[in-house]
Parts: sequence; structure tokens; C-alpha cells
Amino acid sequence: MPELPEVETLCRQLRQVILGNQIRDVTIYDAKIAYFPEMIDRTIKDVRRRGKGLEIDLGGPVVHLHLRMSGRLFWQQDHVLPPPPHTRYSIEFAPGRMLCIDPRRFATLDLRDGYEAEKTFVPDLLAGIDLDAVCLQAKGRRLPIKALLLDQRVMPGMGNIYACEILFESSINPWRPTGDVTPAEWRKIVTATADILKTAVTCRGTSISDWRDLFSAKGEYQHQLKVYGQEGKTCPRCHGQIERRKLSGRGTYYCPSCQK
DNA sequence: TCCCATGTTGCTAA
DNA sequence: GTTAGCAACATGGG
Repeated sequence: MPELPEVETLCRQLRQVILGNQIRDVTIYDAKIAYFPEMIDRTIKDVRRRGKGLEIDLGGPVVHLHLRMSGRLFWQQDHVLPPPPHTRYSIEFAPGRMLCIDPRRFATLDLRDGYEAEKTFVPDLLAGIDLDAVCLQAKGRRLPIKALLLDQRVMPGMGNIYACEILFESSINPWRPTGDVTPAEWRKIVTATADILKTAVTCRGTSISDWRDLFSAKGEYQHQLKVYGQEGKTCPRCHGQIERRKLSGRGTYYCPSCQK
């Protein structure tokens, strides 16, 4: 269930272990996943994150993977050990192998040509958001602000936990029509987005249930959550009570008394 | 048994 | 065109 900070964590850790290494073999354990023999013997030139997706640049073709709801990556150094349950594929290198473990089987793996992969520009929320571009998207729309934040074309990498946290930090109600958000409030959202996502990257993500990083370590951001998963608890800002309601099908945590 | 889940896509209908 | 609501994908946990 990784969002931007979790994928960024995997991206950085993956760079440490596979950059410059050659793919020795690829094993597919799940018939839903396609096998690309072109990957064999190629050297890893770069590992990048685009939104919640990961790109492994093979110097020409680019492996694109997405973990969706329950996917995780696991670096296994000992080739002799059997892959854990729900392992869907394995990319093998001399020092170890990268396993994708995914109980719900929504994760994807595909091979694209490099030109195709780089053609579309994807903004990076960690590098800062273009306030004017977002305001332009927001103008006149009645869509709830949280739904816009979760729109991957507008905020690539944003996920449900951090959208809840960012709106709380900005004191904005998740149901507020996007077009009614003032420029000053947009500045708050942009600032909170950068602050919260960067902190979460430093914490190596949020381990609420099963998120683990590449080396099976838990993240630490779950200790800093102010509203997500805090239904019934006291609001840390105004002493109201945190509520949980559905917004476009997603559990949405907020404080009705101070998020207006 | 039912409801929940850190994601994405596609359909239908207002 | 926009938005809301669902269902689908598939599995496990409480």
C-alpha cells in the first residue's frame, strides 16, 4: 500500500544495492505477470520514482513497476533461501535478488522503451509543486479538495494517508469544493505537502499494518499521524473529536471542528 | 458473516 | 464536460 514516501524509500534503497549491477535472471511466480527475456544480462543504469511508480533504467529499455495496494519489495541476499509466500517475481543479481511480494496480486511489472518512458513529464511533489498549475486545475470545480489531491495527474504520488494528514495540517475540510479554496489556503496545502512528505521520507514511510522497506524494516511515520487511523481520538489542535467518513470510496479521517 | 484495507481503472448515470 | 457511485482486480485481517 505504498504512497510516495514509501516508494521513495524503496527507490533510494534499491539504488544502493542494484545500481551498476547486471541482471542475471528473472523468475516469474505468478501467471498474471509477463516475462521479458530482454531484461537478462542488462546493467542497471538508474533507478527513479515517478509518482508511486518505480523505473529501473536498463540503458534503453526501462522496467516500470507499481506496487498498488499490497505489493512490497524485498532484498534477499541469500539465494539459497526459498522466496516467501506471495512472491510474484524475482529479479536476480550477483549480490542478491529483488523480490516482489504481493498478496492481493494487483502489482504490475512492465518493460517500456526508454523514449516512451521519458516522453511524459511527471511533476515531483518532493521537488515542490507548481502553485499556479494546481490553482488552474482547481478553478471553478466542485470536486471535494481531497479527491483533487488524490488525482495522480495533479498530485502524482499522493495517497490516502498523506492526503488526510496534509488537509488536517492545512485546517481544510476534505469535502470543501476545490474551487472554493483560497490562494492563501493553497499555499498552506503546498507547504504542508512538501513538509509532510519530506518528513515521511526521512521516517522511511508509515508502517500501519504491513509496510516494510527493502530490508524488512518498519517505517516510523505512523508515530506522527495526527488524524489517519485516529477515529474517536481527541484532535491534537482543538480538542474536538476525529471522525472517519467515506469520500469517493476511501476512508477519510478529519476533525470536523477545526477543518473548515 | 461482514467490513475493512496506504491503489487504479473503467463504467454508468445524474 | 463534471461528478458520484460502483464494480472490478484478489486476498487477508479483525
